[in-house]
Amino acid sequence: MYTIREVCEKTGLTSHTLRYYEKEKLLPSVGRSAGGFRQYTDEDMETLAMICCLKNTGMSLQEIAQFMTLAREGDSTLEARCEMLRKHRENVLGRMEEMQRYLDKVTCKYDCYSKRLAEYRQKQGE
Amino acid sequence: MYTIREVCEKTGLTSHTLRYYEKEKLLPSVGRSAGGFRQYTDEDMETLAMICCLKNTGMSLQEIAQFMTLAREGDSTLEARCEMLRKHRENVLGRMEEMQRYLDKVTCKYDCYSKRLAEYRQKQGE
DNA sequence: CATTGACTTAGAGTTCACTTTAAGGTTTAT
DNA sequence: ATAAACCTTAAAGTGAACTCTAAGTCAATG
Repeated sequence: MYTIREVCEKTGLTSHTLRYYEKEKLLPSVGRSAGGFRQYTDEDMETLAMICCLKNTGMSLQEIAQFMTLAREGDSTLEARCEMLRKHRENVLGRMEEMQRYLDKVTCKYDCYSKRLAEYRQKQGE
Repeated sequence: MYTIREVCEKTGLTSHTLRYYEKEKLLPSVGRSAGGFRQYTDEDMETLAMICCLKNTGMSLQEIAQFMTLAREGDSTLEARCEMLRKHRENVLGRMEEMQRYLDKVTCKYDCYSKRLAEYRQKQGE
């Protein structure tokens, strides 16, 4: 069991964000202590790791919430979730390829600017 | 010379977005026809290509505006712009590496789900 | 020469993903 | 036992990047 503070430290998310994710159904309702404080289980931590992974690869919180809602419905939703992951993976791959192409352009621009800068310095020195 | 419509078609941006970019100083003030309609030059098109390249690699519009403002000030800002590009390129490289690591996780999750799904189907078939 | 459709402006509204605020209750250390 | 630190909620606010609206002007076509 972890307090919200410990979860913040482990995940890098703020407590506000954790509560927000719970409100948005990314996480199931987290258990509480006698005093009403959240107590995160290891299972909650795994769910959070999955959330971070999906979020960091560009899935919207809305879609993550959808995925997690399906996950809570059990094995009958395995196919739907599998399909979501497959599509998401395709998207990520596509974006990475696009990114690579844009990176090449940025590199090219940078080289071009470096040359112009060298020439400019030469001229200044004359 | 291109009308705003032609520029939309070439860039995939909407006319609203093009005007918004101009207001935000990403583009210099675009020339006008007798009737007050925007007329984009080839130079404007090149600037737009650069903007899209920087935007699609994750530079904020604010930073792009900064870059473009420097560009309009002439060669004395070459060094500053060169440095911006260098840093930006580093950022993009870093993000791509991070993305690759997350992609591996997504792939792993997908494989795991595929297996679970196969098992589930087997069980259903029994 | 009238209508249709594209263009103009300023400014308000939207979406996403938080982030902050206000007002109060709980835990822990001294 | 009391202060400091941390937790709770609901709701409002923020920043980025658009996106839409209203009211009007311009251009092309039958």
